[in-house]
Amino acid sequence: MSKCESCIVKEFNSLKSLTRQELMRVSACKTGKIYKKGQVIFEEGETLNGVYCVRDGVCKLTKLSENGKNQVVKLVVKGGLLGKRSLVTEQKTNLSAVALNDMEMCFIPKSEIMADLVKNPKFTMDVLKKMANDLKDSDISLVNMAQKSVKRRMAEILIYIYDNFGTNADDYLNIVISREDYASIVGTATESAIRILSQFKKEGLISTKGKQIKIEDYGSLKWIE
Amino acid sequence: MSKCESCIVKEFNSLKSLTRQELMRVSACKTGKIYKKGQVIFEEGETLNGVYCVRDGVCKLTKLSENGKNQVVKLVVKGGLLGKRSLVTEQKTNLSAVALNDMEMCFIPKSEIMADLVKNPKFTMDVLKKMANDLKDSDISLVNMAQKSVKRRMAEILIYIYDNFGTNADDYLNIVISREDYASIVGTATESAIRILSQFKKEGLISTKGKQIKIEDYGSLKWIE
DNA sequence: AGAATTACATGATAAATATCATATTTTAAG
DNA sequence: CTTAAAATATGATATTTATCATGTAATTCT
Repeated sequence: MSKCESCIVKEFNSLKSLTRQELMRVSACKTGKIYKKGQVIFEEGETLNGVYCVRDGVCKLTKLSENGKNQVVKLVVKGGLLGKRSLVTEQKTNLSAVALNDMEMCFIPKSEIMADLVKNPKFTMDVLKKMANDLKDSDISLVNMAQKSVKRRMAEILIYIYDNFGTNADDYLNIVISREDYASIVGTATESAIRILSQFKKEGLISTKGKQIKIEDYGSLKWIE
Repeated sequence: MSKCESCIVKEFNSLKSLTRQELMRVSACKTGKIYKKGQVIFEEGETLNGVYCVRDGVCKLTKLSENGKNQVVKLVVKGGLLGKRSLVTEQKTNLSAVALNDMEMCFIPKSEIMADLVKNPKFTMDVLKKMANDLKDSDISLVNMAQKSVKRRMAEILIYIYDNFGTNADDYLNIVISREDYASIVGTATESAIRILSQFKKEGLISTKGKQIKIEDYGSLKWIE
Protein backbone atom coordinates (compact mmCIF):
# COMPACT_ATOMS: atom_id res chain seq x y z
CA MET A 1 0.00 0.00 0.00
CA SER A 2 1.32 3.42 -0.93
CA LYS A 3 2.49 5.84 1.73
CA CYS A 4 0.45 8.90 2.60
CA GLU A 5 3.46 11.16 2.03
CA SER A 6 3.55 10.25 -1.64
CA CYS A 7 -0.17 9.62 -2.18
CA ILE A 8 -1.62 11.93 -4.82
CA VAL A 9 -5.20 11.32 -3.68
CA LYS A 10 -4.70 13.48 -0.60
CA GLU A 11 -4.18 16.51 -2.82
CA PHE A 12 -7.95 16.67 -3.14
CA ASN A 13 -8.66 16.77 0.57
CA SER A 14 -7.61 18.35 3.85
CA LEU A 15 -4.87 15.79 4.49
CA LYS A 16 -2.62 17.79 2.19
CA SER A 17 -2.37 20.40 4.94
CA LEU A 18 -0.59 17.97 7.26
CA THR A 19 3.18 18.23 7.63
CA ARG A 20 5.43 15.52 6.25
CA GLN A 21 5.99 14.27 9.77
CA GLU A 22 2.30 14.10 10.54
CA LEU A 23 1.66 12.29 7.28
CA MET A 24 4.24 9.65 8.10
CA ARG A 25 2.57 9.05 11.43
CA VAL A 26 -0.83 8.81 9.76
CA SER A 27 0.61 6.53 7.11
CA ALA A 28 1.95 4.16 9.70
CA CYS A 29 -1.39 3.58 11.33
CA LYS A 30 -3.77 3.69 8.37
CA THR A 31 -5.37 0.52 7.07
CA GLY A 32 -6.45 -0.19 3.51
CA LYS A 33 -9.98 -1.41 2.91
CA ILE A 34 -11.71 -2.78 -0.14
CA TYR A 35 -15.46 -2.54 -0.63
CA LYS A 36 -17.51 -4.29 -3.29
CA LYS A 37 -20.29 -2.61 -5.21
CA GLY A 38 -23.34 -2.29 -2.99
CA GLN A 39 -21.43 -2.89 0.20
CA VAL A 40 -22.20 -0.73 3.22
CA ILE A 41 -19.20 1.22 4.49
CA PHE A 42 -20.98 2.56 7.53
CA GLU A 43 -24.55 2.99 8.64
CA GLU A 44 -26.43 5.99 10.02
CA GLY A 45 -26.19 5.98 13.80
CA GLU A 46 -22.89 4.12 13.96
CA THR A 47 -19.99 5.47 15.96
CA LEU A 48 -17.12 6.07 13.57
CA ASN A 49 -13.71 5.78 15.06
CA GLY A 50 -11.85 7.34 12.19
CA VAL A 51 -12.11 8.87 8.76
CA TYR A 52 -12.12 7.19 5.37
CA CYS A 53 -10.12 8.52 2.45
CA VAL A 54 -11.43 7.42 -0.94
CA ARG A 55 -8.60 6.19 -3.17
CA ASP A 56 -10.79 4.80 -5.93
CA GLY A 57 -14.45 4.23 -6.75
CA VAL A 58 -17.61 6.11 -5.86
CA CYS A 59 -19.96 5.96 -2.92
CA LYS A 60 -23.21 7.58 -1.96
CA LEU A 61 -24.00 9.21 1.36
CA THR A 62 -27.61 8.60 2.27
CA LYS A 63 -30.01 9.47 5.02
CA LEU A 64 -33.10 7.53 5.95
CA SER A 65 -36.31 9.52 5.90
CA GLU A 66 -39.16 8.87 8.30
CA ASN A 67 -41.18 7.38 5.47
CA GLY A 68 -38.56 4.69 5.10
CA LYS A 69 -37.03 5.98 1.88
CA ASN A 70 -33.33 6.63 1.57
CA GLN A 71 -32.29 10.04 0.32
CA VAL A 72 -28.92 10.46 -1.35
CA VAL A 73 -27.30 13.54 0.15
CA LYS A 74 -23.96 13.49 -1.65
CA LEU A 75 -21.78 11.46 -4.00
CA VAL A 76 -18.15 11.02 -3.01
CA VAL A 77 -15.27 10.06 -5.31
CA LYS A 78 -11.50 9.79 -5.29
CA GLY A 79 -9.99 12.21 -2.80
CA GLY A 80 -13.17 12.52 -0.76
CA LEU A 81 -12.97 12.22 3.00
CA LEU A 82 -15.78 10.43 4.85
CA GLY A 83 -16.53 10.97 8.51
CA LYS A 84 -15.24 14.52 8.95
CA ARG A 85 -18.34 15.57 10.82
CA SER A 86 -18.25 12.70 13.26
CA LEU A 87 -14.57 13.36 13.81
CA VAL A 88 -15.23 16.94 14.79
CA THR A 89 -18.43 16.57 16.79
CA GLU A 90 -17.78 13.25 18.53
CA GLN A 91 -21.33 12.35 17.58
CA LYS A 92 -22.56 9.24 15.85
CA THR A 93 -22.67 9.61 12.09
CA ASN A 94 -25.92 10.90 10.65
CA LEU A 95 -25.40 9.43 7.21
CA SER A 96 -24.87 6.00 5.71
CA ALA A 97 -22.18 5.34 3.10
CA VAL A 98 -22.69 2.70 0.41
CA ALA A 99 -20.26 1.80 -2.38
CA LEU A 100 -21.70 2.38 -5.86
CA ASN A 101 -18.92 0.38 -7.46
CA ASP A 102 -15.83 -1.43 -6.25
CA MET A 103 -13.90 0.87 -3.96
CA GLU A 104 -10.51 1.22 -2.45
CA MET A 105 -10.21 3.24 0.72
CA CYS A 106 -7.83 4.12 3.51
CA PHE A 107 -9.06 4.18 7.05
CA ILE A 108 -7.32 6.52 9.49
CA PRO A 109 -8.07 6.02 13.19
CA LYS A 110 -9.59 8.98 14.96
CA SER A 111 -7.02 9.02 17.75
CA GLU A 112 -4.28 9.65 15.24
CA ILE A 113 -5.88 12.49 13.36
CA MET A 114 -7.55 14.26 16.27
CA ALA A 115 -4.18 15.32 17.64
CA ASP A 116 -3.39 17.03 14.35
CA LEU A 117 -6.77 18.71 14.29
CA VAL A 118 -6.00 20.39 17.57
CA LYS A 119 -2.31 21.13 17.00
CA ASN A 120 -2.01 22.01 13.32
CA PRO A 121 -3.92 25.24 12.61
CA LYS A 122 -3.42 24.91 8.86
CA PHE A 123 -5.08 21.51 8.92
CA THR A 124 -7.89 22.75 11.16
CA MET A 125 -8.54 25.73 8.92
CA ASP A 126 -8.61 23.50 5.88
CA VAL A 127 -11.16 21.17 7.46
CA LEU A 128 -13.12 24.25 8.47
CA LYS A 129 -13.07 25.58 4.91
CA LYS A 130 -14.12 22.25 3.46
CA MET A 131 -16.96 22.08 5.91
CA ALA A 132 -18.02 25.63 5.07
CA ASN A 133 -18.10 24.68 1.42
CA ASP A 134 -20.14 21.57 2.12
CA LEU A 135 -22.57 23.79 3.93
CA LYS A 136 -22.84 26.12 0.96
CA ASP A 137 -23.45 23.16 -1.36
CA SER A 138 -26.05 21.89 1.03
CA ASP A 139 -27.89 25.21 0.95
CA ILE A 140 -27.89 25.13 -2.82
CA SER A 141 -29.27 21.58 -2.82
CA LEU A 142 -31.98 22.61 -0.41
CA VAL A 143 -33.12 25.46 -2.63
CA ASN A 144 -33.02 23.22 -5.69
CA MET A 145 -35.08 20.61 -3.93
CA ALA A 146 -37.61 23.15 -2.73
CA GLN A 147 -38.02 25.22 -5.85
CA LYS A 148 -37.29 23.18 -8.94
CA SER A 149 -39.30 20.53 -10.75
CA VAL A 150 -38.29 16.88 -10.71
CA LYS A 151 -37.46 17.10 -14.40
CA ARG A 152 -35.16 20.01 -13.78
CA ARG A 153 -33.47 18.32 -10.86
CA MET A 154 -32.91 15.22 -12.93
CA ALA A 155 -31.34 17.27 -15.73
CA GLU A 156 -29.11 18.98 -13.19
CA ILE A 157 -27.84 15.80 -11.59
CA LEU A 158 -26.93 14.45 -15.03
CA ILE A 159 -25.06 17.67 -15.78
CA TYR A 160 -23.45 17.56 -12.35
CA ILE A 161 -22.20 14.01 -12.84
CA TYR A 162 -20.96 14.86 -16.31
CA ASP A 163 -19.14 17.99 -15.14
CA ASN A 164 -17.65 16.55 -11.98
CA PHE A 165 -17.00 12.91 -12.67
CA GLY A 166 -16.59 12.88 -16.44
CA THR A 167 -17.14 10.20 -19.06
CA ASN A 168 -15.42 7.05 -20.25
CA ALA A 169 -13.95 6.45 -23.70
CA ASP A 170 -17.40 5.94 -25.25
CA ASP A 171 -18.69 9.19 -23.77
CA TYR A 172 -20.89 7.40 -21.25
CA LEU A 173 -20.98 8.90 -17.76
CA ASN A 174 -18.26 7.48 -15.54
CA ILE A 175 -20.67 7.09 -12.67
CA VAL A 176 -23.18 4.34 -13.35
CA ILE A 177 -26.07 4.16 -10.94
CA SER A 178 -29.54 2.60 -10.91
CA ARG A 179 -32.72 4.50 -11.67
CA GLU A 180 -33.64 3.92 -8.06
CA ASP A 181 -30.52 5.82 -7.02
CA TYR A 182 -31.35 8.59 -9.45
CA ALA A 183 -34.79 8.75 -7.89
CA SER A 184 -33.28 8.94 -4.45
CA ILE A 185 -30.87 11.71 -5.45
CA VAL A 186 -33.56 13.75 -7.12
CA GLY A 187 -36.09 13.01 -4.40
CA THR A 188 -38.86 11.37 -6.38
CA ALA A 189 -40.48 7.99 -6.99
CA THR A 190 -38.44 5.44 -8.93
CA GLU A 191 -41.10 5.26 -11.65
CA SER A 192 -41.01 9.03 -12.04
CA ALA A 193 -37.25 8.95 -12.42
CA ILE A 194 -37.52 6.22 -15.06
CA ARG A 195 -40.24 8.11 -16.88
CA ILE A 196 -38.21 11.31 -17.02
CA LEU A 197 -35.10 9.55 -18.26
CA SER A 198 -37.25 7.86 -20.94
CA GLN A 199 -38.59 11.26 -21.90
CA PHE A 200 -35.07 12.69 -22.14
CA LYS A 201 -34.20 9.75 -24.37
CA LYS A 202 -37.17 10.37 -26.65
CA GLU A 203 -36.25 14.02 -26.89
CA GLY A 204 -32.69 13.09 -27.86
CA LEU A 205 -31.13 14.72 -24.81
CA ILE A 206 -29.54 11.49 -23.65
CA SER A 207 -29.06 7.94 -24.87
CA THR A 208 -28.57 4.79 -22.84
CA LYS A 209 -26.89 1.40 -23.02
CA GLY A 210 -28.11 -0.72 -20.14
CA LYS A 211 -27.59 1.38 -17.05
CA GLN A 212 -25.04 3.58 -18.78
CA ILE A 213 -26.11 7.06 -19.80
CA LYS A 214 -24.62 9.29 -22.48
CA ILE A 215 -25.41 12.98 -22.65
CA GLU A 216 -26.27 13.80 -26.25
CA ASP A 217 -27.37 17.40 -25.91
CA TYR A 218 -25.62 19.11 -23.02
CA GLY A 219 -26.96 22.55 -23.83
CA SER A 220 -30.63 21.62 -23.98
CA LEU A 221 -30.30 19.53 -20.85
CA LYS A 222 -28.64 22.38 -18.99
CA TRP A 223 -31.30 24.91 -19.87
CA ILE A 224 -34.30 22.63 -19.75
CA GLU A 225 -37.72 24.05 -18.76
CA MET B 1 -23.70 49.16 25.09
CA SER B 2 -22.78 46.16 27.24
CA LYS B 3 -19.31 44.67 27.16
CA CYS B 4 -18.70 41.31 25.49
CA GLU B 5 -17.04 39.97 28.65
CA SER B 6 -20.28 40.27 30.58
CA CYS B 7 -22.72 39.68 27.70
CA ILE B 8 -24.91 36.64 28.28
CA VAL B 9 -25.88 36.34 24.64
CA LYS B 10 -22.46 34.99 23.73
CA GLU B 11 -23.16 31.89 25.83
CA PHE B 12 -25.20 30.57 22.92
CA ASN B 13 -22.43 30.87 20.35
CA SER B 14 -18.77 30.27 19.69
CA LEU B 15 -17.67 33.57 21.21
CA LYS B 16 -17.91 31.99 24.64
CA SER B 17 -14.75 30.07 23.76
CA LEU B 18 -12.69 33.24 23.60
CA THR B 19 -10.49 34.18 26.54
CA ARG B 20 -11.32 37.15 28.69
CA GLN B 21 -8.53 39.08 27.05
CA GLU B 22 -9.74 38.28 23.56
CA LEU B 23 -13.26 39.24 24.51
CA MET B 24 -12.10 42.60 25.78
CA ARG B 25 -10.34 43.25 22.49
CA VAL B 26 -13.45 42.20 20.56
CA SER B 27 -15.61 44.32 22.80
CA ALA B 28 -13.51 47.39 22.12
CA CYS B 29 -13.96 47.23 18.38
CA LYS B 30 -17.51 45.93 18.03
CA THR B 31 -20.30 48.22 16.92
CA GLY B 32 -23.95 47.98 17.82
CA LYS B 33 -26.53 48.00 15.04
CA ILE B 34 -30.28 48.28 15.04
CA TYR B 35 -32.43 46.85 12.25
CA LYS B 36 -36.11 47.45 11.73
CA LYS B 37 -38.56 44.74 10.76
CA GLY B 38 -38.12 43.90 7.09
CA GLN B 39 -34.74 45.57 6.82
CA VAL B 40 -31.99 43.80 4.90
CA ILE B 41 -28.91 43.06 6.99
CA PHE B 42 -26.86 41.79 4.09
CA GLU B 43 -27.55 40.51 0.62
CA GLU B 44 -26.43 37.36 -1.18
CA GLY B 45 -23.20 38.07 -3.02
CA GLU B 46 -22.02 40.82 -0.70
CA THR B 47 -18.58 40.73 0.83
CA LEU B 48 -18.99 40.61 4.59
CA ASN B 49 -16.19 42.15 6.57
CA GLY B 50 -17.20 40.74 9.89
CA VAL B 51 -19.69 38.67 11.79
CA TYR B 52 -22.99 39.68 13.34
CA CYS B 53 -24.05 38.54 16.78
CA VAL B 54 -27.80 38.62 17.35
CA ARG B 55 -28.63 40.24 20.69
CA ASP B 56 -32.36 40.44 20.17
CA GLY B 57 -34.98 39.77 17.49
CA VAL B 58 -35.22 37.22 14.71
CA CYS B 59 -33.98 37.16 11.15
CA LYS B 60 -34.29 34.83 8.19
CA LEU B 61 -31.45 33.63 6.03
CA THR B 62 -32.63 33.28 2.45
CA LYS B 63 -31.26 32.22 -0.89
CA LEU B 64 -32.55 33.29 -4.26
CA SER B 65 -33.56 30.45 -6.55
CA GLU B 66 -33.13 30.62 -10.32
CA ASN B 67 -36.88 30.97 -10.68
CA GLY B 68 -36.72 34.22 -8.76
CA LYS B 69 -38.26 32.94 -5.54
CA ASN B 70 -36.54 33.35 -2.21
CA GLN B 71 -36.06 30.24 -0.13
CA VAL B 72 -35.67 30.56 3.62
CA VAL B 73 -32.75 28.40 4.67
CA LYS B 74 -32.64 29.12 8.37
CA LEU B 75 -34.11 31.28 11.12
CA VAL B 76 -31.69 32.93 13.51
CA VAL B 77 -32.47 34.26 16.99
CA LYS B 78 -30.71 35.65 20.05
CA GLY B 79 -27.23 34.22 20.32
CA GLY B 80 -26.98 33.34 16.64
CA LEU B 81 -23.88 34.31 14.73
CA LEU B 82 -24.24 35.46 11.12
CA GLY B 83 -21.42 35.36 8.60
CA LYS B 84 -19.39 32.45 10.00
CA ARG B 85 -19.03 30.86 6.59
CA SER B 86 -17.81 34.00 4.90
CA LEU B 87 -15.38 34.55 7.74
CA VAL B 88 -13.84 31.15 7.25
CA THR B 89 -13.85 30.87 3.46
CA GLU B 90 -13.08 34.46 2.54
CA GLN B 91 -15.86 34.13 -0.02
CA LYS B 92 -18.79 36.40 -0.60
CA THR B 93 -21.84 35.42 1.39
CA ASN B 94 -24.21 33.00 -0.30
CA LEU B 95 -27.24 33.98 1.74
CA SER B 96 -29.22 37.11 2.43
CA ALA B 97 -30.28 38.08 5.94
CA VAL B 98 -33.52 39.97 6.57
CA ALA B 99 -34.91 41.07 9.93
CA LEU B 100 -38.31 39.52 10.75
CA ASN B 101 -38.87 41.95 13.59
CA ASP B 102 -36.91 44.76 15.19
CA MET B 103 -33.41 43.55 15.91
CA GLU B 104 -30.43 44.48 17.94
CA MET B 105 -27.07 43.20 16.79
CA CYS B 106 -23.37 43.53 17.40
CA PHE B 107 -21.01 43.68 14.49
CA ILE B 108 -17.48 42.40 14.98
CA PRO B 109 -14.94 43.26 12.27
CA LYS B 110 -13.35 40.31 10.52
CA SER B 111 -9.80 41.49 11.15
CA GLU B 112 -10.35 41.30 14.87
CA ILE B 113 -11.85 37.85 15.02
CA MET B 114 -9.73 36.15 12.36
CA ALA B 115 -6.66 36.39 14.56
CA ASP B 116 -8.50 34.47 17.27
CA LEU B 117 -9.67 31.89 14.79
CA VAL B 118 -6.08 31.08 13.93
CA LYS B 119 -4.56 31.37 17.38
CA ASN B 120 -7.19 30.03 19.77
CA PRO B 121 -7.74 26.31 19.12
CA LYS B 122 -10.66 26.14 21.51
CA PHE B 123 -12.44 28.85 19.53
CA THR B 124 -11.59 27.23 16.21
CA MET B 125 -12.86 23.86 17.38
CA ASP B 126 -16.04 25.44 18.60
CA VAL B 127 -16.67 27.13 15.25
CA LEU B 128 -15.89 23.81 13.60
CA LYS B 129 -18.39 22.01 15.79
CA LYS B 130 -21.08 24.60 15.16
CA MET B 131 -20.48 24.32 11.44
CA ALA B 132 -20.64 20.52 11.62
CA ASN B 133 -23.97 20.80 13.37
CA ASP B 134 -25.28 23.26 10.79
CA LEU B 135 -24.31 20.74 8.16
CA LYS B 136 -26.21 17.99 9.93
CA ASP B 137 -29.28 20.21 10.19
CA SER B 138 -28.95 21.04 6.56
CA ASP B 139 -28.92 17.35 5.61
CA ILE B 140 -32.06 16.83 7.65
CA SER B 141 -33.76 19.76 5.93
CA LEU B 142 -32.78 18.36 2.56
CA VAL B 143 -34.33 15.00 3.30
CA ASN B 144 -37.46 16.64 4.66
CA MET B 145 -37.77 18.76 1.56
CA ALA B 146 -37.25 15.81 -0.75
CA GLN B 147 -39.41 13.23 0.94
CA LYS B 148 -42.19 14.87 2.88
CA SER B 149 -45.44 16.45 1.78
CA VAL B 150 -46.01 20.18 1.99
CA LYS B 151 -48.56 19.60 4.73
CA ARG B 152 -46.07 17.63 6.76
CA ARG B 153 -43.34 20.21 6.27
CA MET B 154 -45.71 22.94 7.39
CA ALA B 155 -46.61 20.99 10.52
CA GLU B 156 -42.94 20.47 11.25
CA ILE B 157 -41.97 24.11 10.92
CA LEU B 158 -44.74 25.06 13.35
CA ILE B 159 -43.48 22.44 15.78
CA TYR B 160 -39.92 23.62 15.21
CA ILE B 161 -40.76 27.22 15.97
CA TYR B 162 -42.75 26.17 19.02
CA ASP B 163 -39.96 23.96 20.35
CA ASN B 164 -37.07 26.30 19.63
CA PHE B 165 -38.42 29.79 19.97
CA GLY B 166 -41.32 29.30 22.35
CA THR B 167 -44.55 31.19 22.94
CA ASN B 168 -45.63 34.43 24.54
CA ALA B 169 -47.91 34.84 27.56
CA ASP B 170 -51.03 34.04 25.47
CA ASP B 171 -49.47 30.85 24.08
CA TYR B 172 -49.00 32.36 20.63
CA LEU B 173 -45.75 31.52 18.86
CA ASN B 174 -43.03 34.03 19.67
CA ILE B 175 -41.96 34.21 16.06
CA VAL B 176 -44.57 35.93 13.94
CA ILE B 177 -44.08 35.71 10.21
CA SER B 178 -46.22 36.19 7.12
CA ARG B 179 -47.82 33.35 5.19
CA GLU B 180 -45.48 34.22 2.38
CA ASP B 181 -42.52 33.52 4.67
CA TYR B 182 -44.09 30.25 5.75
CA ALA B 183 -44.43 29.36 2.09
CA SER B 184 -40.81 30.19 1.48
CA ILE B 185 -39.63 28.13 4.45
CA VAL B 186 -41.70 25.13 3.46
CA GLY B 187 -40.92 25.56 -0.22
CA THR B 188 -44.39 25.96 -1.67
CA ALA B 189 -46.69 28.55 -3.21
CA THR B 190 -48.06 31.22 -0.90
CA GLU B 191 -51.64 30.13 -1.62
CA SER B 192 -50.77 26.56 -0.72
CA ALA B 193 -49.27 27.67 2.58
CA ILE B 194 -52.39 29.70 3.34
CA ARG B 195 -54.63 26.79 2.40
CA ILE B 196 -52.79 24.37 4.65
CA LEU B 197 -52.84 26.73 7.62
CA SER B 198 -56.58 27.23 7.03
CA GLN B 199 -57.02 23.47 6.99
CA PHE B 200 -55.06 23.12 10.24
CA LYS B 201 -57.34 25.75 11.72
CA LYS B 202 -60.48 23.89 10.61
CA GLU B 203 -59.12 20.69 12.09
CA GLY B 204 -58.47 22.44 15.40
CA LEU B 205 -54.71 21.89 15.27
CA ILE B 206 -53.97 25.58 15.44
CA SER B 207 -55.81 28.85 15.96
CA THR B 208 -54.85 32.30 14.77
CA LYS B 209 -55.20 35.95 15.75
CA GLY B 210 -54.07 38.08 12.85
CA LYS B 211 -50.66 36.81 11.90
CA GLN B 212 -50.17 35.17 15.26
CA ILE B 213 -50.47 31.41 15.48
CA LYS B 214 -51.27 29.28 18.50
CA ILE B 215 -50.67 25.55 18.52
CA GLU B 216 -53.80 23.91 19.91
CA ASP B 217 -52.99 20.25 19.39
CA TYR B 218 -49.27 19.67 19.50
CA GLY B 219 -49.56 15.88 19.38
CA SER B 220 -51.73 15.68 16.30
CA LEU B 221 -49.63 18.27 14.53
CA LYS B 222 -46.45 16.40 15.34
CA TRP B 223 -47.72 13.08 14.03
CA ILE B 224 -49.78 14.38 11.16
CA GLU B 225 -50.20 12.26 7.99
C1' DA C 1 -60.89 58.66 9.19
C1' DG C 2 -60.68 57.29 4.56
C1' DA C 3 -58.02 55.66 0.69
C1' DA C 4 -54.66 52.68 -0.85
C1' DT C 5 -51.81 48.98 -0.39
C1' DT C 6 -50.71 44.60 1.25
C1' DA C 7 -51.85 40.25 3.29
C1' DC C 8 -55.11 36.63 3.70
C1' DA C 9 -58.64 33.53 1.98
C1' DT C 10 -60.88 30.39 -1.11
C1' DG C 11 -62.86 28.50 -5.54
C1' DA C 12 -61.90 26.56 -10.08
C1' DT C 13 -58.80 24.46 -12.83
C1' DA C 14 -54.37 22.85 -14.66
C1' DA C 15 -50.10 20.69 -14.11
C1' DA C 16 -46.88 17.79 -11.74
C1' DT C 17 -46.03 13.78 -9.33
C1' DA C 18 -47.22 9.40 -6.88
C1' DT C 19 -49.20 5.02 -6.83
C1' DC C 20 -50.71 0.68 -8.54
C1' DA C 21 -50.66 -2.68 -12.08
C1' DT C 22 -48.36 -5.29 -15.36
C1' DA C 23 -45.11 -6.18 -19.13
C1' DT C 24 -40.46 -6.52 -20.76
C1' DT C 25 -35.69 -6.46 -20.41
C1' DT C 26 -31.43 -7.06 -17.99
C1' DT C 27 -28.61 -9.06 -14.57
C1' DA C 28 -27.25 -12.50 -11.37
C1' DA C 29 -27.21 -17.36 -9.57
C1' DG C 30 -26.96 -22.03 -9.93
C1' DC D 1 -27.09 -22.05 -20.48
C1' DT D 2 -31.17 -21.65 -18.08
C1' DT D 3 -33.93 -19.83 -14.68
C1' DA D 4 -35.01 -16.80 -11.03
C1' DA D 5 -34.67 -12.36 -9.47
C1' DA D 6 -34.11 -7.63 -10.06
C1' DA D 7 -34.31 -3.52 -12.81
C1' DT D 8 -36.48 -1.00 -16.39
C1' DA D 9 -40.48 0.45 -18.88
C1' DT D 10 -45.09 2.16 -19.53
C1' DG D 11 -50.25 2.62 -19.00
C1' DA D 12 -54.09 4.00 -16.05
C1' DT D 13 -55.44 6.51 -12.33
C1' DA D 14 -55.30 9.07 -7.95
C1' DT D 15 -53.30 12.57 -5.29
C1' DT D 16 -50.80 16.56 -4.47
C1' DT D 17 -49.50 21.01 -5.58
C1' DA D 18 -49.42 25.20 -8.59
C1' DT D 19 -51.69 28.72 -10.97
C1' DC D 20 -55.17 32.00 -12.02
C1' DA D 21 -59.04 34.55 -10.54
C1' DT D 22 -61.49 37.10 -7.35
C1' DG D 23 -63.07 38.61 -2.97
C1' DT D 24 -62.38 40.01 1.93
C1' DA D 25 -59.81 41.53 5.89
C1' DA D 26 -56.05 43.85 7.85
C1' DT D 27 -52.33 47.53 7.68
C1' DT D 28 -50.26 51.54 6.34
C1' DC D 29 -50.20 56.18 4.69
C1' DT D 30 -51.66 60.78 4.49
